[in-house]
Amino acid sequence: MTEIQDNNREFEDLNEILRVRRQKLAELQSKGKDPFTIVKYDVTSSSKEIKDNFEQMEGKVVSVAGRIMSKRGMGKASFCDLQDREDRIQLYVRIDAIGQEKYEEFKKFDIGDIVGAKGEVFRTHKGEISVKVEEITLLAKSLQPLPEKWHGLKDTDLRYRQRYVDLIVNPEVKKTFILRSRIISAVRKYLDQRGFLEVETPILSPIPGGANARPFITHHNTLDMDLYLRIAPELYLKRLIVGGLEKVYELGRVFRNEGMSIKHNPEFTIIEIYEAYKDYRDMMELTENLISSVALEVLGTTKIVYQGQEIDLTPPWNRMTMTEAVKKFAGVDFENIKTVEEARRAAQEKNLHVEKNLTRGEILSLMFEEFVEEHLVQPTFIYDYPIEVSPLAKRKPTDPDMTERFELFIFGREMGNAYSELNDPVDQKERFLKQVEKRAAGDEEANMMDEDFVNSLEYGMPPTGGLGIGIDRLVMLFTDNYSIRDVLLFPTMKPRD
RNA sequence: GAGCCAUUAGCUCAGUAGGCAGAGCACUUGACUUUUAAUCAAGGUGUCCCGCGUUCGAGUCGCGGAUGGCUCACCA
Repeated sequence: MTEIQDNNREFEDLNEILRVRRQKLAELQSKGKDPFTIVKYDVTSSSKEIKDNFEQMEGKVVSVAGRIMSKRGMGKASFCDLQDREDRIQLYVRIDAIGQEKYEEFKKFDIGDIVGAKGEVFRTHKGEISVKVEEITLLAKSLQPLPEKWHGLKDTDLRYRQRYVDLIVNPEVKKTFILRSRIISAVRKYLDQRGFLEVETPILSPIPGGANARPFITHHNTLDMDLYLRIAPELYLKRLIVGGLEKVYELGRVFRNEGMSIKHNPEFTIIEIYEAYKDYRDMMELTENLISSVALEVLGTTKIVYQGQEIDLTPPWNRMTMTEAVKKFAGVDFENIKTVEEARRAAQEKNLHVEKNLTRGEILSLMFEEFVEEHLVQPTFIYDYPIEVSPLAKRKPTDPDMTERFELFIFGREMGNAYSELNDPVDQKERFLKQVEKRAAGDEEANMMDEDFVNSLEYGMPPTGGLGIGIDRLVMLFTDNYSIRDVLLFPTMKPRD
């Protein structure tokens, strides 16, 4: 029995497409031409370089490599489209240029195969910049057929689970992730150029802090102890400010064990930035300068279009206190509301359900979320937050019930959060104790006491401005993607059976 | 966590009233030395998401489940 027949038996329960490709591979292997034994290929040019510099490249011999995306055979000559990192280029393969034996081999190449090709750059009669192939080498056999060339891969389930296929066939997806990488790189560059130090703090931590969220719990075997995946790097970064690093940032993953939605993934990327001797107003300037500079660098403009709506990121951005915003959009003036009872009555008049134990500040915050957020389409800083919802922010010197905190809203979404950091260890300890009470009362998202963090503040932390920005949401904005899953290479998915 | 919708060939999708499972792309064979959604001729695609039920008969109707999408809740 020949090897081919043997393989026929081995592959007989596969469908035709899979069977044929495996047979082609087996045939190559039996002839000592196994593509998978090739370890490298010398690439001299990318398709984009060739197209961008055609005037200089015309007539030159280049080597390109990539994936065959389509084939148009015409007997003794063929065209195929080769896709590499950023673009595609057409290959023109003629029997008289590569020889009959090689041409027979080439005819068996499939869409999806990885090949290397060498030849002269030229333009066809129809004007297509192409490579006139002198040598073509199969570098990897594709055993799976690619999705259809015209419609691509649309099934969101498959796109997220098999992102590699999505990236191959949907150019706009590839573009999004290239842009994501450039955005992150531009953010780093902006901060590095201004003397910030990028640091890394623990993801595995005994006490999750710096945000209100339910954490993931994991277990360390040797220490025989449960650890939490961080929900924010904040408390570690402020310890570094105490330690004298003065200007630090961390760009990394945080984990929150909460619901998933079009805007929420259990793990997401955040940047937190801390600068000693600055306050929240300085952080507003840093925020608008950082985001507009990154936009200018990666998109070439500060006027972007998101979901059909123009958004102008040119600084300075709108600034409004929370009280002003609630007055403007809800028509409720908290300047004249001094007690919880008044606040509750105002909420009732707006048909807003308020739970019994809420304070005046929490009702203000609730009204803001309910009636204001959605209106903040253009970049807007909302500042001066009630102390009850800001356990890590410094009180306003003029109003001890309010804190020097702001959040940034764009397209009705919270994009960033910042404050003049609370550096009074006694106040901080009291606020932790309040959070601990809330926790004891069943609020799983309330902070835990972090004694060591309080201890660090007791050594003295300079007045400090701190800022956090959701990187995924920024990428969504810049790439005009509506779902967070479209800016995450591998969004969290339930496994299939 | 709740509601609504979707799941049919490798991919994108049709499938009428419950009566033999369809198209395009891809694939196979043949023709074709500047095509480009190449063209022309011929050919085969299958766990109709899974299970149970109703029925002479289920892709289609009912119940349960899986996965995904959207909306709401929680949050960034």
